[in-house]
Amino acid sequence: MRPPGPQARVRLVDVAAHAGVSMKTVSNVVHDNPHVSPAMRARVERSIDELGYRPNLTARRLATGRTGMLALALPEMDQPYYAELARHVAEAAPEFGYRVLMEQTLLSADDEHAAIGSSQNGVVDGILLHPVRLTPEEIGALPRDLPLVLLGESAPPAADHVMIDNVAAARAVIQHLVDAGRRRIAFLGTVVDQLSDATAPRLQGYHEGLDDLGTPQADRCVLVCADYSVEASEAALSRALADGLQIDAVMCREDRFAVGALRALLRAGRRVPEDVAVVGWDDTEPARWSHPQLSSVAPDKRALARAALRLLHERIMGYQGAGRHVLVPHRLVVRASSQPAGDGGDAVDRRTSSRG
Amino acid sequence: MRPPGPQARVRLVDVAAHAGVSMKTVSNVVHDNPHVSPAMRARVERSIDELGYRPNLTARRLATGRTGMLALALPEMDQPYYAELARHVAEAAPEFGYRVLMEQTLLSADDEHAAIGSSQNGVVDGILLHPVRLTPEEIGALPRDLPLVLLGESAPPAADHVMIDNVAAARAVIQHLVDAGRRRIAFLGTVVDQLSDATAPRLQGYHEGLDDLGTPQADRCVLVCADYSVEASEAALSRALADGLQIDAVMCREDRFAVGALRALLRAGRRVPEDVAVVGWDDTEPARWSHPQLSSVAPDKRALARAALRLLHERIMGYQGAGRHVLVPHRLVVRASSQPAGDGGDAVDRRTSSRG
DNA sequence: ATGAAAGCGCTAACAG
DNA sequence: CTGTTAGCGCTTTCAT
Repeated sequence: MRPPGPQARVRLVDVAAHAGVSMKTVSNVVHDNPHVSPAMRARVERSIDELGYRPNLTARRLATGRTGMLALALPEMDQPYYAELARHVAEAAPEFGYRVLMEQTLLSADDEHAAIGSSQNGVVDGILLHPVRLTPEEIGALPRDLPLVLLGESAPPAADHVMIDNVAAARAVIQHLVDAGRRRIAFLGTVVDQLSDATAPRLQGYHEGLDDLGTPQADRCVLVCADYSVEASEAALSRALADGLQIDAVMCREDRFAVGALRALLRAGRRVPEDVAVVGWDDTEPARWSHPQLSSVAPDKRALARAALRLLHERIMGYQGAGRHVLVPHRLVVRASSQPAGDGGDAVDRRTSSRG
Repeated sequence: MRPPGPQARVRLVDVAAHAGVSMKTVSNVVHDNPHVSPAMRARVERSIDELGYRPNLTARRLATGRTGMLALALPEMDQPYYAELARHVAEAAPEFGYRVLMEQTLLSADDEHAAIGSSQNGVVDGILLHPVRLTPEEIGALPRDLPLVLLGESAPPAADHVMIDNVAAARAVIQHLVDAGRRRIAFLGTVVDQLSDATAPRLQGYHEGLDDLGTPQADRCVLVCADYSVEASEAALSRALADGLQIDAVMCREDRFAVGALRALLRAGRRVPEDVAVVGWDDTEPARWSHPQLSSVAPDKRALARAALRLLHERIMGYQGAGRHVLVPHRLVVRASSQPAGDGGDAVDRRTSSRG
């Protein structure tokens, strides 16, 4: 079995011959260029229809040097946060005139490099990358004319970059919990084999928020997870509770960890939110599948996708200026898991805003 | 701002000049062809490195007629089932020599047509499509030389197609529930604005399973949801319970509906699994975030992805035979939500198998 | 307003 | 084993 020979596809020149005009005229019609008489246009369009002509995009690309595609390089497509981000990018990309090539990097430095490579051999016009292995130094060493926009927290100053204000969001979580009467708030969690990720600023916001309130170090607790799974999170909190940890709230690095926290608390016989409040991060849809439903920090993923696309489009169009760092809005969505005890009300949005 | 002029990129011919050899030799080196002396190879590779040459894939495509890409057209990237499928396809595609272009069709017939179109203008070599709006008739009317493989239930005999045996899986669910002592099992649910989807065979399996057991129609119940959301599912079951529906098990069309069922049962004061068992479908990861954790029909998504890629690759390589319909394995993963009352054991896999 | 022809960068058939 | 050359299908000056 071998690839079939080139299909006898209808080409531009065939349409031209059929319509009795030049290639240029057909091209003009295809591109809706002006300077084509209505009669001519009608004639050419009839030929196009009769012959079933479809322009060959590869040839067009070779001629124009643009592919109309961009790569979206994400660590794991099936993680709800990335899946939701992918949806928004896929939804908005056509508005900027692009198709989206998915590159899954699977937490591998090689795959992240490969994704960048595909942007360098003309497969795509630019790349949206959420790095977890590449360091800011490695990224900074990339050729500066490579159209690249970074998502996530790990970015050198020279590169374009979109994120939410993690520190502010973390502080808002603390404020919310304290307003709800919580006093001993744990952070769940940092991870042993730390990737370059968003934990640091969130933890920083946790401490800053507690600093403002004069909470002593003794009333703080940072729990470490073995990896980024629900199970690791559950294990970390379960162990701490078994060791006698006294808390009335858990602020989590991401929704998955919050789900683990719910499980650990359930097993330990603590009620949520009566005994312990839980807040997640990312506001992924499945986090609302839990019981009680999770409060969570909600990045405006739609805004994130559009901001990233805008920056990338500008780079592709030739913008060569300094790295731009855009903050998109976020909110804290309060649901049952962090209601004040006795308050069974519906979800309330606490806007904590910020725009960069 | 306008697109930058063509970058002064290093071309094959530049490498040839630099190395003092012909283009053909450079090409041979790039493609690891034999018939190149080691000395020659070394010299050319040095030039490639020094000049930083990267082959222009667009040009290669125009010359070879192959793009090395295929489209994965899925309704909604952020639905866990599709996100997980996308991950497996993205993971396996490189083994077949392809990159994956994501096409999100958003439950729109136009977008499904557009995805097929991109396969016809040379953007990709073939397409993996999960249709929900296109009818088997429309798909059957497509040119037969279009490399296309369908996912999901909606497929004309002429097209290649991969799925699990939904009827058998549904029967296995019934068998499991009956084995666990359940007698009044509801099906949740069909949907008002039915897409061409997998509900029909699952419902068929539900009835066949109950037929085998001699369960009278009076002890069956098919609940209708307003749409494919958790909320609609919860509403449908809540309403039925309020109307006095007596059941001890719910078999759900998909995990989302099962999550809605858990909520409805909780609100109605029924315990899961003690009073009512719940089984979902698709075994998506977030379904395990619920409490109790969901039992679910688990299609072998990895096998699904690979089978689909294999069929598509064969089509791209020129296979022109009749439509092939491949069944991939599935299992029923039993977790807490459908344990016999009093049995708190861990998850158990019931293999129900089948391979096509 | 329309036509002719020169590329875009690579591949592959054919010579040598 | 290596070099030459004619395309792949479209875009795009530059004449007309």
